Amino acid sequence: MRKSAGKASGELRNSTGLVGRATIVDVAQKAGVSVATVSRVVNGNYPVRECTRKKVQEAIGELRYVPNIQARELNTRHSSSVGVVVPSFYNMYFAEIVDGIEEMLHRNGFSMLLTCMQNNAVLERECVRNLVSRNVSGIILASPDTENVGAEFYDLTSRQVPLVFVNSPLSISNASHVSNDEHAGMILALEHLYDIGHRRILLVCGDNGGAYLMKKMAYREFMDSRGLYTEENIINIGDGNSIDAAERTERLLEGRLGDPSSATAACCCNDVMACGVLNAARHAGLSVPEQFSVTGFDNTPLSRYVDPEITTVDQNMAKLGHVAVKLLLEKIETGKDRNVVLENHLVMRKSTGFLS
Amino acid sequence: MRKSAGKASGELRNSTGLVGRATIVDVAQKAGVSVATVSRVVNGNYPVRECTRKKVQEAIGELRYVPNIQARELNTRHSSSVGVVVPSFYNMYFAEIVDGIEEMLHRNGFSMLLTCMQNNAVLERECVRNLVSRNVSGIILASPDTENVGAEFYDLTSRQVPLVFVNSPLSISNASHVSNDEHAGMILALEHLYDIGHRRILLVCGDNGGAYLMKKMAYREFMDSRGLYTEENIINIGDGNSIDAAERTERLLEGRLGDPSSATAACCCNDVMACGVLNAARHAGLSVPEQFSVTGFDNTPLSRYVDPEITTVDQNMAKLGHVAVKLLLEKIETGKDRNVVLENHLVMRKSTGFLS
DNA sequence: CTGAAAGCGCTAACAT
DNA sequence: ATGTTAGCGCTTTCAG
Repeated sequence: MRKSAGKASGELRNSTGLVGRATIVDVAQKAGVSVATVSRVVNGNYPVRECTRKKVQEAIGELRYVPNIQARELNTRHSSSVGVVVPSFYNMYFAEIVDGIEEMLHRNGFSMLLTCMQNNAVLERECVRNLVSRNVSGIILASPDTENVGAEFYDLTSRQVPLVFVNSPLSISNASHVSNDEHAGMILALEHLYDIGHRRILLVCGDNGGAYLMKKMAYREFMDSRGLYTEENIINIGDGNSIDAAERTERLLEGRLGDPSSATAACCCNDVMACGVLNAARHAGLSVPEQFSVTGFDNTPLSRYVDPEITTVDQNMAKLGHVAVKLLLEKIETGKDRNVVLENHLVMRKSTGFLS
Repeated sequence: MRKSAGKASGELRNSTGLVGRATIVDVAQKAGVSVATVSRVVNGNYPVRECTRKKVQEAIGELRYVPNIQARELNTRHSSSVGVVVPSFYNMYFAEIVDGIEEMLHRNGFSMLLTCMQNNAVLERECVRNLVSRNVSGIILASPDTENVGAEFYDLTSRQVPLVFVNSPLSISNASHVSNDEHAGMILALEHLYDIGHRRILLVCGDNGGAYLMKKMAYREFMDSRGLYTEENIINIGDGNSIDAAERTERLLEGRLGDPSSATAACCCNDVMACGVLNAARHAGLSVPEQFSVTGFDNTPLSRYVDPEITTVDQNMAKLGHVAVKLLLEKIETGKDRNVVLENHLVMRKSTGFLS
């Protein structure tokens, strides 16, 4: 006698009050056909006579049968889930990338296993191993830890499972990469400020992650070539993604704003910092953009919420997510990897203007 | 001959350049033991002689063996992944809940399958079915669609898989629930405004979701009992979670601010709206909080980024996520469901003050 | 302490 | 068009 006899009529399982899930065997029995036939109507990949199909579908309905994807994938050695690893959901920047990834995955019939490494290199490795263990067909990593990227960890992992890096500071062999050209984006912002007359321009940046380095380089390059570079115009606010980044920015700018010899503009490495600058300017009695200009970076919603709306560099996070998925699917199918660099655009808003 | 002979030395698979993952059989062969023994050292659940263990562990290391959790769980009929369904990641509110959920799941050895229903009831049902199909051991749903909650869908689903609802407008039989007492939170904000002298208080709300209804009721109740209620003081800005909610708020408040007979404060249903009010006030030449007070709701980072920082009602999203997971684990283990209502707290900041 | 073998739910030959 | 059956990789009795 089968263990699941009478299941449809409400047999309970394991004392948790749940009805045991019907299996393909239950459906086959109820419909009076073989499991193979049930499989065929579920997957629609082989011909089945109309009246048989009907019987099976009825049984499926009555039993509320849902195929067990784990079993299917164990059998076919396919996997329709992919792993995604992000440093934090706390930052809108990553939230939007994840949004883009999920949308594209869903559109392609994949599910997303999402883990958060909390800016912790050890945890990051654990996350990746766990995902491999769960048999994902690939992994997307957003802003991975420099330490891991530098070590052999990802070089080894990339031989086991398709990997796509989003905004990785370094390039990994045998993996695909997508990133924004943050160097060019920075130049865009600086050129804009320069064009509208600013010469003494602060750089507000953080100290974690490879992106800040790249932006700092762009700044130095741009300013140097115009004989405008001074190291003291670089303001490092520490962790640029934490909740109090805006406040720290504001505090660090106190006393640097307003007197005639000081800067007339600030170029920020993200929108939160730009917010902090906005607040500092207001407290210093400077009106933006008439007396002081500010640019942000990322084009998160925040840049539109505040007043004045912030001129910022759009990183198009949704697209970043979409491309990451596309590259992953490519790699899963063909094994080939590819590097894509997305262009940044300057989004002109109200926080920048000619000096009056 | 086994298909995987020589795998460790670099045999390639399926033309994608990946090394085939070693299985338990490979490890057993390499170590010269049975698969049962390998299983035992991997799981550490049965005694194994020290020297055997060592041999096995060496083989595991050399082969970079990672156990296949799908196979394990198929066998044990357990599952260490849970599904999470949210309306959108775009809203910091949900991002923080997800953050809390993921952290707690991780701490308990679970993985998170995250899907986004994009404010679409049909998609929501599809997501849930997909998760069941993937054999999750439970599902957490944040702010589910009222339509589905009202219909029999979740009543049926709750018999198949443990369900926990976060901020559900309705209660589902056989499922756990956790939510904030948004009614009480609203009263907190209103009392604060009232206490510091405000009588003509606007309510700024949206029109989607059950939470707005509850807040509207609280507002009506509070104002009515003091003879202060007028319907025209309720401002509905439409979709309160979309990217332009702040702008729409600002536009709708134009002309309603500044003249002596108009309101002196606005009580908003989320922080984004409060932001919009802040901007409207500034453009109307009103200084906050000296001439006009504003309260937000949620206590998202946004409320701290802007100037003045917004007095708001803390919804403690991280805790909401933690409790959701706790309730789910409880339900998985015992089958019992429970309803938890979290208290809200007023976070006093700079956007509210006595009328001067 | 270790091995052999059954079977989780499913798919895909291979028969019929 | 449909049924039979051999596994996918793993855990877990049951024997030794």
